[in-house]
Order: sequence, then structure tokens, then C-alpha cells
Amino acid sequence: MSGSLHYKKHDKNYVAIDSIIFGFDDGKLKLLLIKRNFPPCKGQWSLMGGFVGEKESLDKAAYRILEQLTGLKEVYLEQLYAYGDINRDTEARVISVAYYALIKIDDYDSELGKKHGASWFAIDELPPLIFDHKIMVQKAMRRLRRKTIIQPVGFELLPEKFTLPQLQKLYEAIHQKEMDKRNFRKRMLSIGVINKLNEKDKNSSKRGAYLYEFDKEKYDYLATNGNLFDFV
Amino acid sequence: MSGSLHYKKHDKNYVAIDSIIFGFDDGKLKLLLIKRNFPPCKGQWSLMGGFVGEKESLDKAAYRILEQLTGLKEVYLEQLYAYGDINRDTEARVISVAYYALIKIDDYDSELGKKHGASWFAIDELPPLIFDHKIMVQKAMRRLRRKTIIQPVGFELLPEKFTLPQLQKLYEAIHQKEMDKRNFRKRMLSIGVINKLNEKDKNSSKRGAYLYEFDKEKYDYLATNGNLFDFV
DNA sequence: GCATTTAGCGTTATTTTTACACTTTATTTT
DNA sequence: AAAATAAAGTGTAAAAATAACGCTAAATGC
Repeated sequence: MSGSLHYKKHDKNYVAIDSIIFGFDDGKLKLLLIKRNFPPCKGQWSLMGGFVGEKESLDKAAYRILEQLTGLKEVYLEQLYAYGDINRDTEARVISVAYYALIKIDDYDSELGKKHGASWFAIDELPPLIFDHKIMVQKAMRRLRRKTIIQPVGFELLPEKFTLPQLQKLYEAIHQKEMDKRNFRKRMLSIGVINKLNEKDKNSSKRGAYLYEFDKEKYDYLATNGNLFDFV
Repeated sequence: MSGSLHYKKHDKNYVAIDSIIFGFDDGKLKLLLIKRNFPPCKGQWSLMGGFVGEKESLDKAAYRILEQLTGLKEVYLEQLYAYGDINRDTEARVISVAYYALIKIDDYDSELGKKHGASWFAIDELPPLIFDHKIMVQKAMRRLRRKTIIQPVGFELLPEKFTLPQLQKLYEAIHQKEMDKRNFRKRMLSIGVINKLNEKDKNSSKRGAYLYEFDKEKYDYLATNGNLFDFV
């Protein structure tokens, strides 16, 4: 297969993956970054990345790299954009396909993270990043914002059980603006993909807020039967 | 630069561009396809494509390839998605970054097109396409639909001067549904980026319809001053 | 039992979107 | 020259979606 009869004359390029890994904790949207312990730019902050093997699809590579750092397999992962400027990497010509991931921060394997020199940064307190990684992050933020308008991906960032105030804080963090409590609830409940549980979470208030869970079946049903976001 | 001290151990891959080239003619949205005169899949219909050189950015490669086929340089061109399945190309492992272009079909150099065995197909009468090109086209359609909702890219597909009925037909072709004349006009005019001219086009009616032109300056002004689509 | 803190709830005004039908204009036909 | 034709152009009202707004309820800590 790799014997390319007709393609031989063409160039090959290094192709890499870079992952923008979102988490939500302490009312803040965060990114998981690594401190590079290899050149170039050793010691600087960077997105998690890696090279795409010749026998590996882009998606597979993206999952592999994400798992390397977080230990997580079943996460929301979506391709963002391919970056191909000639000098974007200072070491060699590398085309990077950026992916963004939404993870439940509690599930994240922090031991693995430590090995890679990883740590979480609030989205509005990021350190300087290598290469074009800042641009990638900005694009990921815009994408995530648009995405949460048309699909309920926000749940990917919360624990299985969450409260409405939590969900609202997440949306506020993503859209960087405050929202009205009543309108937010109305909209969320009217979509009909979260179920109220008979438990309360009392961590953030004396009274305690009801826990909800995302109903994937209802979501799939609505999505396939065209009642949900049928303008997309 | 290509001496990659630390990257040497990693694989390199063929990286290609494939272009979904949209045009609008005869009230129909069309795609420019080529009949491949080289293996693999010689003789079958395909998107225009080409390989990315080692000293060439993705965007540059996309423009180069587009110009090769159409003779056009200043066109709307946007990256769509990177396709990286291991066996998507039957000849070798090739990662393809798809771009979509919007061109004014009158400006297109049909002589160049002939050389490449190119011809236009209505979007709902496409022939079978090689590899994963059909999937690319579907994604491009979805992207174009969403794009026209939030940015006035439609003008890229029309001549400099166009009538409102023409513009409406274009939008109807893109969204594959009929629209109300009065509402369509109201919305378009209220955006404030088209100017009425003192000429009429009499090709498609006895009475003749007023010609309009897109006002790029007004658009840029509105876009940067936040009155246009400020939810994006 | 009083103070504190966050959860939870309903209504009205505003804006946006949709639905809908007749007149105007120039050409072609008779 | 009059009549028929064909697409262009115009306004208003109903419906739906969104935005604005303040008070009560529940549980804990003092």
C-alpha cells in the first residue's frame, strides 16, 4: 500500500495533532496544557500533541494522544482546523490538525498528567503558548461557543449529575457573559433532554439544588426525528 | 529547516488538497468536477485536487490548485475539513485537506477547464465520485448553508451586478427551499450591504429588475463595528 | 429563632419571524 | 392600438421567540 506508484514524485510532510482540552471546574472554563520537556521550546507551555503515524487515521491519532495525557477514551472530540503555515513549527515543516476535547475534569487521570507536566489553566489566565497554539485556542473557543448554541455539548464538561446553577455557570463561562436565571432554566428545560432527579446537591448552597442528568436517549430521538435544531 | 533534529523518528505522510468548487448558473447551484486522466480511478469523476509541497502552506496549495483549474486568484476559499482515514485513497496513504471555493461562474476560464476534463454539475445531479469525495461535498453543502446564514458570502457566487430575484434564487438553491419574496427582500435590504443601481436587467423578465451591487466597504464597516452578526 | 445564602418560580414587553395578495411595468400578441 | 402576458415590486397583521424583571422558599449557621 505504501508503495505509491503514481505519487512517488510528490513531497511527504510531517503531520501532527494538537489537542485543545477543555474542562470545567470551580465555575471556570479551563484548558489542560503541558510544559514541554523536549525541544524545541523546551520548558514552555504548549497544547498536548503528537505525530500522526503512517498507519493511523487522524481521528485515531487524536484519541491516542488524548488518552496518553488524560487516560480517557470516551470523550467528546472534534476536529477543529488544519494549520499548515510553512514556519509554524520552528523545528521542521509540520502540518498540525487541531482537535478540541471536552472532558469531565473529575474523570481525568492527574497522575498521567503529572508525568507530562500538565496542568489546568483558566481560559482567561493562559500563559504564553508556543508556535500558533494561541490561535488554535481562540478558534476552539469560538467553535465551542457556536457549538453550544446548536447542540447540547455542554454536558460533556459536567459530571453525570449536575445542578441547573452549575449548568448555567458553565454556559456563562463559555459565552463570557451573565445570563438570566429564569430564562436560562426555561430554555434548558424546554429542550427536554435533561431529567430532574430526586437528589439534591448541597455543596454550593444551604438549601441545596436539585440534581439533573442528561438524557442521551431523548437527545438522540429528538435529533434523528428532526425536532431538535432542525435548522442546522 | 527540513533537517528535523528531533522529529526524525516520526512518519511523514502525503498531504493533498481537494477543492469543492461552487458556482451558480441557470438558477442552479453547481460544482466543478474533473474527469481524472491519471490513475488511480482514471476516467472517474473527482474533485479537483493536488499535493501539498514541503515548502508550501495549505492555503497556498489550495489557491494554487484552484487557479490551475479555473484561472482565478481572487476568490472566496475556505478550509473545510481534513480527511485522514487510512484507506481513503486507494493508491497510498494520503491525508486530504478539503477546501471549498465560491466562484463567479462567468469569470471561470473554461479553456483551462477543458484541459483538465472539467465540467459543471448541478448539485442534485452529481455523478458518482471517487474516494470520499461525496462526503466532502455533503459537508461543504452543510457548511455553505450555515455560512450564508451568518455571513453574506452568497455574493461571491453572483456577478458584480445582480438582481434581487437572482439573489433569492441563489439562496433558494443553497437552502433547497422556496422563500417568500417580500420577506427575503426585507431581510436582505435591512442588512444594508447591497446598493440599488440605476440600471435594470431585462434578461429574465419583460419589466426588468433593478440591479444591485454588494457594498464591501459597508460590510467591513458593519462587521468591525459589531452591528453585523455580533452573536458570532 | 434569626440572619444568611442560594434555589426556584411566572408574567409582561419587545423583537423577530412568518404568512399572505394585489398592483406595476414593459413586452409580445392579436 | 388594445389586450394578454409574465415577472417585479410593495405593506400589514398574526404568531413566535426572546428579553426583562423581583419576590418567596428552603436549609444552614450563628
